[in-house]
Amino acid sequence: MAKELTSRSENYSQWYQDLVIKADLAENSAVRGCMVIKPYGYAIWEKMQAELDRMFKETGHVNAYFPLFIPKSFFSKEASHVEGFAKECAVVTHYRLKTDEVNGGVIVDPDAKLEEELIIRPTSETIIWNTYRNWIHSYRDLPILINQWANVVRWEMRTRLFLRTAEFLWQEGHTAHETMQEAIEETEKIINIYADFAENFMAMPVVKGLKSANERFAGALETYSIEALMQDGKALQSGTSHFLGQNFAKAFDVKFSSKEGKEEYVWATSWGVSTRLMGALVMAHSDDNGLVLPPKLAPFQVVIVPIYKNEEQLALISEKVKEIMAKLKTIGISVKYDDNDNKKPGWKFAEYELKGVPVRLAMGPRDIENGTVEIARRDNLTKTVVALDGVEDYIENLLVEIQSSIYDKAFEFRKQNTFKVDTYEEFKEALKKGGFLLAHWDGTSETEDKIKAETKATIRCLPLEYEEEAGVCIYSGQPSKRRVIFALAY
RNA sequence: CGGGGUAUAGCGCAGUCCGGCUAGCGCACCUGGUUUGGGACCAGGGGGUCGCAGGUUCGAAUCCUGCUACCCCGACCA
Repeated sequence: MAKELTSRSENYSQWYQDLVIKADLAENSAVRGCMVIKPYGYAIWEKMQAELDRMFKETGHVNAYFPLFIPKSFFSKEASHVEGFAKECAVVTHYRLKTDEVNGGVIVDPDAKLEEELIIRPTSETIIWNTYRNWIHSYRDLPILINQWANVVRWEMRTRLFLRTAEFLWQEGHTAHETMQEAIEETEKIINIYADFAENFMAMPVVKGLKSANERFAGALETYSIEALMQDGKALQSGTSHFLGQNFAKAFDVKFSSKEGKEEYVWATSWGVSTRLMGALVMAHSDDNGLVLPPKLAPFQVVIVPIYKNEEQLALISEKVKEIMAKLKTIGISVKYDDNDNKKPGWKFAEYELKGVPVRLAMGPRDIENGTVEIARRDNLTKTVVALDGVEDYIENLLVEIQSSIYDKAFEFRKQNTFKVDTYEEFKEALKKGGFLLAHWDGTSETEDKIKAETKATIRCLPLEYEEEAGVCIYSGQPSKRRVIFALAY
């Protein structure tokens, strides 16, 4: 980690990127704006994937895979969708290279120009709805509840590891329904799954809400999102679920015969979370010693470091360690034994703190003599010496305790950084400190645009849970029935 | 695309203003030894077209011209 940068410092973004690189999660690739996810980082992503995949399947979804390339013409079919994505598409124009006889090297073969350019998917609505047209004819074909795990490309101007990369990994769900009601229920079901995952696995409190018209997904009638607060006071949109109405069905002519024998357009939803969640996880919990991973997502939950002066001591320790490891494994706790002789214990302690391993055991000659082991927890950096007897139960409880304690800390942070503001002056003042600002808004895009232009703050969402409260818009003074969340956002 | 900055060993940097022996430091790496309860120490060693191209000069990392790449701050976005 950079020496002078801390988790709350001015240049938080620099600190964050340093941390991601030093903790061995990812690095910038040779391709502008893309990243290499390293094995340790990928292991966290795999954990996230596994849990989300399970949650989707438990709610009746199935996985499938659609093409990476989308014919350009597909994009022009849904007007607002094109507008939303046109500015950031990578386009394939040729299919062949040839050697450059003049200057050496290779050049694009001008004779290999494609008839129709292919867009590298920035999202898959278009190609999927083009496919659904052939799959759906009757109400008996519905619903279709499909998810795909894939990579997408959005040519962003400015990138940040995990938070905004030109290529990223995600899952995107695309469902088709008979009725509007059913589609809306699906949209809400998914946002609840996302919130559940964020809070119970990532230990990151989120606010579920509706996006304002300005912030809505290109082509959606309604966008639900989960919003989390990062340690520098900025908001991070961490997952979205869209009610698409009949927009894509109409654009791609997807109709079905209803029970009544009438021809009707299909109702749609789409939803996704991405490797951005990795960024959220890092930013939500890390401290100046490095990552703090919630036990449920840590690639390994426990690391054991032996401390020894000679081979005999190491042999004694290793024997005890093997017993502990066996016990931990039978109760489903993942554990790594680091008996690498090339690094000293102090180095290992620092290294695993940087990597956010929730629990660290240290065992040395003293412990062998006393029948004990030293247990250090990553979240609050405390150390305790406990008896070997029953240590697996102790650790099992400790992991549960750490998981909830990390959540509580993040929740408390959000609570301390959520403010009600009633005037525009208060609003601007509060914005300097960051956090979620609860304010009245007149509901118009004009007001939202002006506030954004003047302060850079945007409406993060209209929380699903709120109290009715008469008030006046902080900007226009027009009446308002409820508060919405404003914040500076990533 | 605007504003600012950087480019010298795998990584982080000094040297550039004011040109001068064989381009230096820390970390990492290799060898040997001593170490091991919070990022060990000693000794020795390897590794460089100084971003690229051209120019000035007896002599260029250093001065001049052009180019390229990357980073930060904005605009845009999950």
